[in-house]
Amino acid sequence: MPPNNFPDSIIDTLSIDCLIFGFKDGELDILLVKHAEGISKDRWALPGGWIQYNESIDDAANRLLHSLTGVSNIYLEQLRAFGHVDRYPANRVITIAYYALVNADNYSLNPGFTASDVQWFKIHDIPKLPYDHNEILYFGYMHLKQKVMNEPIGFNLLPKKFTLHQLQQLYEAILETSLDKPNFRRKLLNMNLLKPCNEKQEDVSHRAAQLYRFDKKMYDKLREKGFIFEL
Amino acid sequence: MPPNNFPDSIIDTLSIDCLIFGFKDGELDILLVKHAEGISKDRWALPGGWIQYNESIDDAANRLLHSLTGVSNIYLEQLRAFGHVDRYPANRVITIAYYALVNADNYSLNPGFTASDVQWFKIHDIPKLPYDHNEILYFGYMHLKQKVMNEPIGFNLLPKKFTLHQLQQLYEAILETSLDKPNFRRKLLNMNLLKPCNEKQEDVSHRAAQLYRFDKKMYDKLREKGFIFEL
DNA sequence: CCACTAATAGTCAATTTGACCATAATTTGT
DNA sequence: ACAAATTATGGTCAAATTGACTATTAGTGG
Repeated sequence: MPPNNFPDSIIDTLSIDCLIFGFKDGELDILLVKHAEGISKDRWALPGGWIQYNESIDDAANRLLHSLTGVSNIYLEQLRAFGHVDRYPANRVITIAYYALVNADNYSLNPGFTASDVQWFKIHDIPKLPYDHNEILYFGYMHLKQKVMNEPIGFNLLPKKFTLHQLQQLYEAILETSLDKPNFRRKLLNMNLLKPCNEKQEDVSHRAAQLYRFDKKMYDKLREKGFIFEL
Repeated sequence: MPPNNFPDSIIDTLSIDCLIFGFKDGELDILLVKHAEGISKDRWALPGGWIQYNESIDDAANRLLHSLTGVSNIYLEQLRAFGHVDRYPANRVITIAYYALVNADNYSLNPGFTASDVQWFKIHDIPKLPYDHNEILYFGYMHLKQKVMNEPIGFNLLPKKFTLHQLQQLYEAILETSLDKPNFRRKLLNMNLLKPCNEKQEDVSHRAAQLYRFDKKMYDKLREKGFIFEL
């Protein structure tokens, strides 16, 4: 497929790195893989790979994410490209970073071909990563903080059905603040983006909370009328 | 400098495209160049170029912008990478798009080596551009709309000293709405981000308005205390 | 049935917003 | 010199939103 003067993949020039966010036990997590080979063997790093000649960069990111988690249809967006000259030691590699929001309950992890291990790390307990991966992580986290304030994407980190308290804990974890419970409830419910399920929480040793789901159709409708999600 | 198995530049694989926003006569503008050679000869397109092997992608964007406008220290940020397989007809090219905000009064334009002409186009009067440049433009414009609501970057499109009315017109042009004048004044002034100059507007056939400048130091100080710019 | 925990409901003052109206300062035409 | 036009700037006021709380309710576990 590629013309004669091109390699089979755009290998060694352009890579993809994924920032995969999860949420568990009230804390924000990042998925890291332990490299089984190459320059950074035995070190934890962001999962990534090479872009093939005949796939778009979005496809490449989805392929990598799928091979790692076994799940498709995950919330995935490009963060941006990172291209310092010396970010990769062996040769010049520019990487395009993506970030994904997943509900960690939904699947089992799979180290894939080039990794020997996969593991969730708490966002505040990340080891020193190779290359500029810590910088990418920091940038992505700041981006998420910003984004979560202005778009209803946090739901992707929760199960389909969730309680208001879970949602609040999620925002508290991401934004690193504490929020007033009654005020948080009031604000979210007044947006009309949460549709109550006919179900309640189970197996809790106190009054069971109402379960809600994010009403995407309603969100689309409201947005057409000029509604802007906020906080 | 590059190892033997690499071309002098990452030419033909990775390009940079710049979305340069300007503001004039109450309208938002985009700078386009007319290609003097290559596949899209004689067509208007986003200014761009190739990334050299020994410069970072940010450096490459700055270099291109400088060669086009003759000015440095322009507000310039990466938008994102665009990488559909068939976005470029001859071969596989991934482009990293940047957007810049400039005060169009400050400099003269220079078509550079590969362009035969440079010109400002009103944002609502953009011709059909080659490749995916219209898509990049649309994405960048949406990004600017979003960004301008949450960060005080609009000032980069105005002269150092400006009136509140100019600022309002700028926001109206970007956001495509009309704003209430007294309310806009009240909101902006209450933020304490505008430092009044000891000067007034000149050569206008009505009461001259106070000139203000954006107080970046104050903004940094307020942001440390948790202030978030909005609208 | 009592203690505990968290859900849910409600209060209230302070602040911010949206929709206005009023006045002040200039310039231009007569 | 004065009126008309034009834009800047300064207010008002009710409605909506926010922040900081208090109160009540439902369910669990001893």
